[in-house]
Amino acid sequence: MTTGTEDADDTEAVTDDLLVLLLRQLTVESDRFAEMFGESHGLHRTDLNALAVIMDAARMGDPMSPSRLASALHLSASATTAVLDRLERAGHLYRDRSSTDRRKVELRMHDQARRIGAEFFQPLGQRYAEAWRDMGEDERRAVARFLRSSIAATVEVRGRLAP
Amino acid sequence: MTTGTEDADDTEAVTDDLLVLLLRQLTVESDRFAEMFGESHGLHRTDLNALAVIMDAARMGDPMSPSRLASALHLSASATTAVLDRLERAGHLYRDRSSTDRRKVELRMHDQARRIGAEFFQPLGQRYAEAWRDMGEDERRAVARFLRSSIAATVEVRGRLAP
DNA sequence: AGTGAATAGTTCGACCATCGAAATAGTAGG
DNA sequence: CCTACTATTTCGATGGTCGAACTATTCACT
Repeated sequence: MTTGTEDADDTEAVTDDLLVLLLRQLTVESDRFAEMFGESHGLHRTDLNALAVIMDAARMGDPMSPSRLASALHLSASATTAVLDRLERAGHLYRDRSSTDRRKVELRMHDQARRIGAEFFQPLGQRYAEAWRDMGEDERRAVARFLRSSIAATVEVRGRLAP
Repeated sequence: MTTGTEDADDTEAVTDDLLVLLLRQLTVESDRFAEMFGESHGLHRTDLNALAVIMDAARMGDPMSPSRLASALHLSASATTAVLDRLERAGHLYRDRSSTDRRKVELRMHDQARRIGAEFFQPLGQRYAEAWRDMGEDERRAVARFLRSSIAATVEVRGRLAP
């Protein structure tokens, strides 16, 4: 695939347009990667996202509830129930009624799902580490600054979209 | 939102883990941005992706065909027909049978869709330009190198998944 | 205590995006 | 021209998602 904007010539100026293009390519590729990974494990995009959110929450100590998951995934309550049904039926997690508020359900993962998560991230993480191995400390700082400002910009423009 | 890994302190070491985290946050945010944008225009994710692919092809001079669009979107032929039906019914594009091979259909965009595309990218692009304004030339090169190697890494790991 | 309002989650019926298979139309080779 | 092939569409079925109605639980107020 040719972009018409290449020539990775190190002496060429790096325009904003080029950065936008690269950013878009990266999101497209990582999107496609997630899609293929899910496909090979019988998981839909939504299920993968749900697992990621639940795993992140678990890592921080407080277990997810269906309603928080719903708003994190921009999904209706009923759709969230369906997602959790699928994941529970597949043995990736189980529901646990909260002991303090028995309306609430706490979502806990099975080790199996944790293993899938590791299987997902490890190869990519290792390959990333390899790709970034020869970056100097100042370069890494520049990249981190770039990523942070881009995230903030995206969040801000999205915020303007909401009523 | 707190990640547990921050302190944007410029003297802190930028680990691979931090870069992975930032990368994931960025893809999540841009994903969400696209979702909200599409929602506000009555377009599904697939429709937005299709418009982007068709617009890119048009910019390079050769109009998309349904089958090439299908493989670009990882979609079946029939699903692609449905997408195009939606987009045509909404007035974003029209079908044009090729004059040289009358089996083929060429997809052309209406100005309306081009305007939507501009409306999509301009605010984000401007905000990005603003966010990156104070980056030096060497920093930009580092970032471009980082993005390119990350894209390549993603493509490669995905490739291993395929067989 | 006890009634009413609010919150958490699930079930139900409908919709629509996607799929695979078959149908239609056109092209190319022998 | 007849067969094989390509490009696209149509059709029936599957399944993810939604909104509305329902159950269970908690909170506020008297």
